[in-house]
Amino acid sequence: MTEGPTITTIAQRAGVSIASVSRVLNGLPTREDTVRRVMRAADELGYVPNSVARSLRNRRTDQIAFAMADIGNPVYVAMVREIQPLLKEAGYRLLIHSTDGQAEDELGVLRGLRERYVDGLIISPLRGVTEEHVEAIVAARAPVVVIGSLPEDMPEGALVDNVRTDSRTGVRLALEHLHAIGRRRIGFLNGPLDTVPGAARAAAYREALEALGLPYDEDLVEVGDFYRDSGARAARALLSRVPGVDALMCANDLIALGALDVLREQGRDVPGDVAVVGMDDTDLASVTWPTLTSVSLGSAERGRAAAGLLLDRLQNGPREPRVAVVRPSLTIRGSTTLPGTSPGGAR
Amino acid sequence: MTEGPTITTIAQRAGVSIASVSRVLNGLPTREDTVRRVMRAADELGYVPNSVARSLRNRRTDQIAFAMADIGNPVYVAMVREIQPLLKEAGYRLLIHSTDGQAEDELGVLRGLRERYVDGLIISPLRGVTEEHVEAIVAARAPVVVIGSLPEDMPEGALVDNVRTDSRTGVRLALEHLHAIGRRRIGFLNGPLDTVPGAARAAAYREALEALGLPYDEDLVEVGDFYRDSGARAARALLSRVPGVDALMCANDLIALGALDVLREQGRDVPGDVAVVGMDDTDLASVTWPTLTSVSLGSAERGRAAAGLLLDRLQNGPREPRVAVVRPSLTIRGSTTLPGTSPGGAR
DNA sequence: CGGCGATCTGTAAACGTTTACGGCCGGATG
DNA sequence: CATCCGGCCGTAAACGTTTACAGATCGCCG
Repeated sequence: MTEGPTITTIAQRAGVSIASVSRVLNGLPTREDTVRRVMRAADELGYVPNSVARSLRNRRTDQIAFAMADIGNPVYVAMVREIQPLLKEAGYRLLIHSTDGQAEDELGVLRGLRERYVDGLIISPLRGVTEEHVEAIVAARAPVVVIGSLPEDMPEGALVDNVRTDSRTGVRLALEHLHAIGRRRIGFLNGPLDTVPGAARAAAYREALEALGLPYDEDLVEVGDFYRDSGARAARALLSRVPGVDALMCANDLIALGALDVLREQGRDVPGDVAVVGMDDTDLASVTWPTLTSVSLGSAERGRAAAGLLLDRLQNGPREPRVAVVRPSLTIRGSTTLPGTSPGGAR
Repeated sequence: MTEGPTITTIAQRAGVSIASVSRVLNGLPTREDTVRRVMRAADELGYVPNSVARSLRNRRTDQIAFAMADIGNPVYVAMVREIQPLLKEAGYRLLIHSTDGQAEDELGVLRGLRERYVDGLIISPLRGVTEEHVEAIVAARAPVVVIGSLPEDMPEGALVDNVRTDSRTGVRLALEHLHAIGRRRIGFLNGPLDTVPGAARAAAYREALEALGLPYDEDLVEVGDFYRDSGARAARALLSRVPGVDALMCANDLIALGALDVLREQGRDVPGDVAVVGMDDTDLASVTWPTLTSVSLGSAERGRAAAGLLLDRLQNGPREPRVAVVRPSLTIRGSTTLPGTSPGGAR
């Protein structure tokens, strides 16, 4: 394999030193004549700088990593979709780490920061930020943005920013809406309680009920996984235990899909008999029938905010940690509104 | 910012040379005693090797890039989802390039290979492989896998493999199915003709009709974009021009979504009045109502095959180009089968 | 006890850049 | 004409590894 040209090759051909070549290529002030000779040689040789050598010298790789649980999850896809163009615009490449939600993998990525193969990291730890995460972040000495919640007491020097959403408010919005359309027996299909979203949504459900003056009833709560089939199982269990349920609050859109499957299978009308609300407001929500009312936790906004914070730190140097909070909102669709309203909604 | 420890730091602390440190860390035969001293020092200092320096010396980055039109497209998500774990397993990191389908961006990525920031590339060019693509691939001198079609006459030394699917057969399967359930006026909602899939599917539609003994009728064809709203527009146009259409073949699932929107809006029963078939068999297909019969072009398989070919080349050195062909199949769901059949389908 | 071979270790070069520093040359100034 | 200053340029070091090569050390044998 013929090795490509280097600045040394160019220097020889142009009859100058490698320093001059480098200066010309980097646009530093140089005599007109030298510039021409170097440019000519570089063109003829089809020179392309070696990014690895440059990185070694410059101590920066122009690469940023994004680590999340599962690239198949529409929430993360939405984030990547926002992050990628922002990074590209700023001259960074994007690396993807799908951690399967394994804490071990997350820690691996964080520790890997010390290998210096990226200049920064955006990470969304599924089960929250443990002490080990914190240690790794501090040791990394490379900026990190955590999407999700972060302990109050981060050590001083940690180069970390935080983007979070307020799923409590999100759940509250949904329950208020259900209450407003007359629902009183509102079931809750949640994900695992040892995940951050799961725990937060469980608490939020309870609080929101209370605020509405509705009783909390354990029988109305079912815990499963954040997947469609798990959602179906949970819905089936809940419906057979409490047939009179008139609404289902689902901790994520996939769970809601499973619930819709079961309701259809059992011939219950949505939203006539049972109203359904999902969470995350993914692309899927506008595709189901009926279309799915869903709490938007602003995935796109969170992605943008994370990229923004990271780039700011990389470009403007150290500053104290910041927190960006994205406000949830409720997108009302067919699964909670009686026919007559247009289902619509473009992609 | 305190600089991290390097092998020099370790060498000093352990009282040996950097060569010994490197040998120990790479597991080369070394005296027991030296090994212990080095390991100890490395542990105490929390040493982590600098991957950039290593890459410069080794001439490999352990990184692989995947370039596709849009990370928001479920087809590519499915591919990434398969590619990522295979690469990780083999010790490679994954970089993502979303090119927006701009040929300029695709070429940028290909040319970027010469910067040597990745060891190989998987690319899925939306508008086909032009002469410029070929040039860049040859110049790259790094292995490339093209997902999609590749010219017959690639130059000798090109380090390129190819993964393709057979959308002709895919379209044929769909039309045969529609014919079998008695449909005779089968409309076709296509994407842009200057994209590879668009052109191939247009030809395939024509051929398949012929094979079935059905006439080709221009009025039954509508060309738009590969998006939902564009699909809706196209469906609306087609339905008003030819009200008697009894089936719609859609060049992609998103287009099919748009068609379903319009059919519902016009009160036409699916599949009673109009049967609908999508293409790509994305996650969306099992979510719609009715669920969507769709031609699976094996996105997951294509992703796996591409990763496999690339890794093989990286691990086993040069060999002649290979082509992997993934066979399409038809997933029959509610949009072409009369009620009674279970819609079902887990995620 | 000298010499030989086998092991292990250290020196130094290399990967391809960027950049501090000092040298050289030209012109302007006293 | 000597001096100084400024603009360009080349030499060399640095980034942190890996590895070829040669030197050192040791045991063993003759």
